[in-house]
Amino acid sequence: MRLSTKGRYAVTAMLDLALNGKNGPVTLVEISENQGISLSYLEQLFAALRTKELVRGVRGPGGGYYLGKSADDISIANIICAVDEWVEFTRCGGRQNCSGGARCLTHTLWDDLSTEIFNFLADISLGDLVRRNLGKKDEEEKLTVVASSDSQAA
Amino acid sequence: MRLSTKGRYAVTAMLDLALNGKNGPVTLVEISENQGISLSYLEQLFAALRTKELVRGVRGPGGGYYLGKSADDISIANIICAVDEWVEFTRCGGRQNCSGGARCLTHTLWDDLSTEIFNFLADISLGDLVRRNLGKKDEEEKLTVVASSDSQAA
DNA sequence: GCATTTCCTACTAAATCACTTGGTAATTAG
DNA sequence: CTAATTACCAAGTGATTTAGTAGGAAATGC
Repeated sequence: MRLSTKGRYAVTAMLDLALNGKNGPVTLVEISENQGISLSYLEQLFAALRTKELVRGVRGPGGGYYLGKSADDISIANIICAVDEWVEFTRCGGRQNCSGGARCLTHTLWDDLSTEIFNFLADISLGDLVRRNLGKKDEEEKLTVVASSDSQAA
Repeated sequence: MRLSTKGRYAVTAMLDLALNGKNGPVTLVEISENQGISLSYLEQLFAALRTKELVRGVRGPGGGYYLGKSADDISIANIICAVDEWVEFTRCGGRQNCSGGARCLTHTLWDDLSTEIFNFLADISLGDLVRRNLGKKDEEEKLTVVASSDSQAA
């Protein structure tokens, strides 16, 4: 599992999309302004997200991006893997007994931990995150309302 | 939270240390050979681990590294943070209401998730990993025996 | 004294990050 | 039809990170 800033940008952008995409597509320009990420970098990220069918693009005026599937069917692991490209760490190629025994033992331990981290992130969906926030809607809600009217005005 | 290959090297090396350091210190040369990591890179990683007191070095012949504290008191998050240096993602500096409202809402969501990932890794200790493996000691155990006698010979 | 080992600094090729530039293709509004 | 808007695509770029080299100095055991 790899969790870099690139993955964070992707998760953040997808969260923005999930939050603001309820009525109509969201443009990358909006996400760019909302999240402070450069437009072209977003394009690169969304190119990767699109090939994994996590988002769906609509061209032309009034276009933008939709989520490719339900927010409940998109896990954090899905997003990170889409942009960050899973790298195999253990050089022995998984389960084979490589050079020394201790090496492979450590690798097995790491591999187990790595799987656990992945499963943890695979278990959290975009929908979970959004709902988790809606649960504690107090001062946060006001921000959302201000934000949507604000972004329309700008 | 940041989980790069650098952090993986560190965790792997610390695992090696926990596994092989039960009787006497382990040299970086041994870890280097076991895990296929360059000696100087290990030195850099262990310099960071040492300042966080996760390892303790002993110079001279017969020297090497001990764990800085009990394997149960060293979490995976400890190790990763030591070498990878926690980077704050949200530019708004945490909880302030930055430029737009939607931005900070997304940031809050990400921040919560990030904390959750951290807690997950903070909850797994080196000792846990080692014991977890000792539980299923079948063909793995044979490898350990071969390895320790092997590394002594080399 | 000598070999071993940690400890320390500086340097480097390669990769990655985040972004810029400069487009093309599809779609809508007028 | 034209112009504006938006996704889509490719090449390049400075800054940073990665993983490693090189060349030591300081401590310690034999």
